[in-house]
Amino acid sequence: MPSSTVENYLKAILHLQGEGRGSTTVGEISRELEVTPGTVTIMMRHLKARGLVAYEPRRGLSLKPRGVTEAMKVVRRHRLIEAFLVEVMGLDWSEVHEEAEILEHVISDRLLDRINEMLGEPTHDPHGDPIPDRNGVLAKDRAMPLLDAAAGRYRVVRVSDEDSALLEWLNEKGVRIGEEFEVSDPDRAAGVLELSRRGGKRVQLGLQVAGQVFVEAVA
Amino acid sequence: MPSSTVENYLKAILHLQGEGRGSTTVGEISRELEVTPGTVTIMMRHLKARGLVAYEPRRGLSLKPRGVTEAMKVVRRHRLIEAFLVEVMGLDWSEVHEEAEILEHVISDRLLDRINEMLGEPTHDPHGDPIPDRNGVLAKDRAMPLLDAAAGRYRVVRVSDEDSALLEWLNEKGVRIGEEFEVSDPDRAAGVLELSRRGGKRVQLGLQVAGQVFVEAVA
DNA sequence: ATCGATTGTTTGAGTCGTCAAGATAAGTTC
DNA sequence: GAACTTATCTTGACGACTCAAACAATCGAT
Ligand SMILES: [Mn+2]
Ligand SMILES: [Mn+2]
Ligand SMILES: [Mn+2]
Ligand SMILES: [Mn+2]
Repeated sequence: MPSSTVENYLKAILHLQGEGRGSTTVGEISRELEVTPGTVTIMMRHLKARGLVAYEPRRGLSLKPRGVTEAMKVVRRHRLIEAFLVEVMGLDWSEVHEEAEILEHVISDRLLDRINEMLGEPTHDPHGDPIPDRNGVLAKDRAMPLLDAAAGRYRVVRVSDEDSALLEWLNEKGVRIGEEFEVSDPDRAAGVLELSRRGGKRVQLGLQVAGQVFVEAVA
Repeated sequence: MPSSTVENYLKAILHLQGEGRGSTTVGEISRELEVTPGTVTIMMRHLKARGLVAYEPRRGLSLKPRGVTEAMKVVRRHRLIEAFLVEVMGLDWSEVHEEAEILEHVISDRLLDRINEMLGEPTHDPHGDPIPDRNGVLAKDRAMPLLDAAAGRYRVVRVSDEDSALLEWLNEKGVRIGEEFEVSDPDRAAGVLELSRRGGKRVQLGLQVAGQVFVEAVA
């Protein structure tokens, strides 16, 4: 029922409000979706009229329950599709995001179910993002950015999926979901941080990059 | 580059002109796509301006070479997708047309190639329709409608893919691509025609239905 | 040839999503 | 608080696609 445009707005709002304050602004959406603020204002009126967002002009906005539900459905489709493209179709984790960005709006429920079965009801997508279940419930992860990790042993659990060059590079360096590394204290001056594995291979990461890689401490 | 709407018009024109006279009319397109004739007229002006069709008001129209090329690409995508949905995803041949109707406009070339490889460069879709090769060249089949077949032995080579109830019924009766049957002379009065196979099971088809099933004589 | 039916074209309007540019409300700084 | 800056809102417009309804051409059969 919602158009792909509406689905994209809902997903963007979910993403933006999802970190901390529980609400977002016209400006943030405008930057995220690369449309002008005026366009967003109009869409917010529309989404409010449809009962999907709580929006008070100039005061910010957030998803109402129905909006969250709809957004979660799209996220579920997106992540299942990414998993499918990697596991079944053999595409690289660096090239599935764009494709999923489109397919998420057009796949039938029937086909989505098939994908889900075929993959054995996966809980995470290829970048380590959790896949909402049929009711839109999301397993929470307590991963932290590699950037904030004290020196120690960590496992990579999640990577930002939007920068495909980064994904290619990480893959090449062996930094993949599930891999474990010894992490050095960041060298703030050099703007660098080092990972090393048992074998001994070392990888230098810029702090910028380290902000996109999420890890969990290992016992 | 062409929008999905334009792709659908090109595909419809290819389909309509493809049978005999090599051209089609505004009215036929209007019925095929279920839009008003006025809408078609406007789109034809647009397609003419883009060099995709030859259109003289009131005199009919046909695809120009570039239009054929574009249309063939869409047909190729449609049929490869249908094959994929049946072979790999395990959907029934009666439920893939609608899905392909949408996916044909959004699948990336990358993913289409993967599908093609995965299926081993198939030449026919699940309904027996030939799949254009990368250059848009179509293997021609010389199948005839079952309706026009004299009594004798025939193999089913193609079935119209648009009526999903028909496809379900055919499947249930064992009338599948590649199956061979003994065909009776049509009983025009009763409006019925009979297929029987070695085993002995008989199937009665209405002449209407027999027009949708295409066969090839067996030696 | 003329009437009537059929087919195609024109025109005016609507929806959706978008932008540009001007107006206004809220900060921020002194 | 006055002045400046930034965020947001409003308005008018446009591109794609569509419909309804009025109009025009064509066909075909007397
Ligand atoms: Mn993604
Ligand atoms: Mn992902
Ligand atoms: Mn089909
Ligand atoms: Mn088919």
